[in-house]
Amino acid sequence: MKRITISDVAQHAEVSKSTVSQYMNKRFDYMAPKTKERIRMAIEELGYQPNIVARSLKQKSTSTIGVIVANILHTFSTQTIRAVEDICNEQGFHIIVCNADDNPEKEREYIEMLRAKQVDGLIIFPTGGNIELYQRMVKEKYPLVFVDRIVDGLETSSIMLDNESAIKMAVDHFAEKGYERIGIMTTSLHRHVTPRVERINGFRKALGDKGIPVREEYIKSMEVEFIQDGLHDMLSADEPARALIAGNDLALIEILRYIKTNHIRVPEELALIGIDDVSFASLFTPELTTIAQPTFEMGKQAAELLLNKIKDPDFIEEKHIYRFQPELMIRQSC
Amino acid sequence: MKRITISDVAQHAEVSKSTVSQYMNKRFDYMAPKTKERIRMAIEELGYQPNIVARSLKQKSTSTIGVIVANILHTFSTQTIRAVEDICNEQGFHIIVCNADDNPEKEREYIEMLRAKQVDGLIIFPTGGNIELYQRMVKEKYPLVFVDRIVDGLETSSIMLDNESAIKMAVDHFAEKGYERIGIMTTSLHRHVTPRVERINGFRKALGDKGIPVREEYIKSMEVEFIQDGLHDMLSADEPARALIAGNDLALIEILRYIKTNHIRVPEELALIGIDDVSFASLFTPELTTIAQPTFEMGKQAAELLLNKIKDPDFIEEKHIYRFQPELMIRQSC
DNA sequence: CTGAAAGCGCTTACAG
DNA sequence: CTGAAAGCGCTTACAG
Repeated sequence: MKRITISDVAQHAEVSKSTVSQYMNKRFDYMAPKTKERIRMAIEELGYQPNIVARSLKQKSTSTIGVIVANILHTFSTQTIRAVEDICNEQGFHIIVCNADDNPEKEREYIEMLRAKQVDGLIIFPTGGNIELYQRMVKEKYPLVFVDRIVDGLETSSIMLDNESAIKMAVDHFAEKGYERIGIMTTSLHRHVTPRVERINGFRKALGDKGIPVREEYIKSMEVEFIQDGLHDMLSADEPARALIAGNDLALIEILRYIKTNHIRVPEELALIGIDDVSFASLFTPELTTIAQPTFEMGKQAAELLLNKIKDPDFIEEKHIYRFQPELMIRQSC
Repeated sequence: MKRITISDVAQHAEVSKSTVSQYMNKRFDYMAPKTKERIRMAIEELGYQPNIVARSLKQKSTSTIGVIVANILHTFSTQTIRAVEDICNEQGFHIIVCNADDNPEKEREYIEMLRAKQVDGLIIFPTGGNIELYQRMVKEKYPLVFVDRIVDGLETSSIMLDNESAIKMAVDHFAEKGYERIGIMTTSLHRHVTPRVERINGFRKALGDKGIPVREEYIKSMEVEFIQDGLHDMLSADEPARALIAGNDLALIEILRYIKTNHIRVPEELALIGIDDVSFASLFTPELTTIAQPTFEMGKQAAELLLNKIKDPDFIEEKHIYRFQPELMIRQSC
């Protein structure tokens, strides 16, 4: 079967392609009612659907943006994407989501692929491993917004959680309940991923503010597969930690697994606060106290910023880093 | 900044556009080594990246497929998509994922949008609400694969769980443990969504096989927001159900919420088996017994089938319905 | 009010 | 071994 093109419609309606095109783009300013009607009928009879690929080629715009997340397994990523999608839908933009799987090589391929596909802009949760590429895009003024991670020395918008404040909330809450032996477990720090760095630095600072001495053996950051061992070290020592912050949802799952295998009672033996408000937080026994990121607002901001940059190439941002405040969801695990 | 095109490269290398195009497509059959080298250098110096939109227009193929899921909130959907993505990646295809949100209107818009974008084929987890549109695509021989749901009277591939067998596994396992007051709770049945229908019919059949009388008050299917009430009816009656099947992961979450608010002990007061092996099944207390769908195999089959149809327009399927066997993951909730 | 023509950036059959 | 030309399906500035 042959696809119907604008020429077919033009012939069928006995007008020119230009006129059909005007019709399709709702430029009715000068169109005679009967012309309009003839075109309407031709379109209906033939079942014409315009070819967006051809239009994009001519218009040099695809009304599509790319979203590349470092790791789609984080609930933060999926929730933020939902918000981006909502905003884009409202404005007639489509999104293509790619998962770099924490792999800079994959990230590079996706960036190149999406640009070859002529997406109008990119929202990237950067792996941090393609500095020169990021820099080139910034220099070219390619519409770009970063989420969740700051890339040192790059002057482009970054949508960030106020990580320091998030950690402070957790530490303060523990301190209020009388805990002093507070630990933090988060996933690996290679490539200096911003939130992990900020969360650990913020942790030291928050302890200091409360006059609680920092104990290095309570600060751990490791690849997911080593977390069980790390927890063993932290929690089976002579003076084990009594309160623990999960640096993100993946760390939290490992902690819950450890707690389960070792029959640790929460919060009696170990108080727990997780960053990222996971879906099952209130279903768990005990219900999990978490620090929620305002994922919807963050995704919305990312999308709006990017769309502004796309629509106005000279769009000037008043600032580069947008910080969002987290919220402490007090439940039962502390 | 101006994007570099094939003409720029041709000029810079002092050859024709045709020759650059041959080079880009690795048709080196007759190319003189020095021509090759000149083009290579020009591309490097200019930082040329071909415009895939232009290529797609000419080739009438975008190497992209669309995936429209009825509801992305189901773990089944996300897991299946991952498999589809893997297979497509291997074969140089990209995917665009859309969520119809169980809304046929949205589904229709997405189908039209993706076809306008000239995707080479579609994998649809159908809402069931666009029969004529599905039919038109089948008639046009548009490359299409359905997942999870069969649309009555449509002759196209459908990738399905063996739902009857899944329910039988659950019922048999309950029966072995001596349960007779077995119930099932699943999400709404409007539009006769296949798995829900098959699961409920299979449920009646499985009970019959075991000689257990069917009690209508133990069979419930309702919109998520009414499930709490439905559970109340089923579990606070004079003779409450003692064992319960969650028809899918969303129903399971509602059941867990009910169990929590009402302090029901599992499995002592209520045994539980969920269809869909949710991520937190083994983290829960008690660990949840589930029926796992082979999501990877199902997604793989869907992708391979679609790619075959795309590559060979005359591809004939020997059958239309592909059934996959579930697996019982025995843990502690029964 | 409508149409002819040029052009978006590629690919490809064909000529030489 | 390489190039000129046509064409994919649109849009748009311009002429009439």
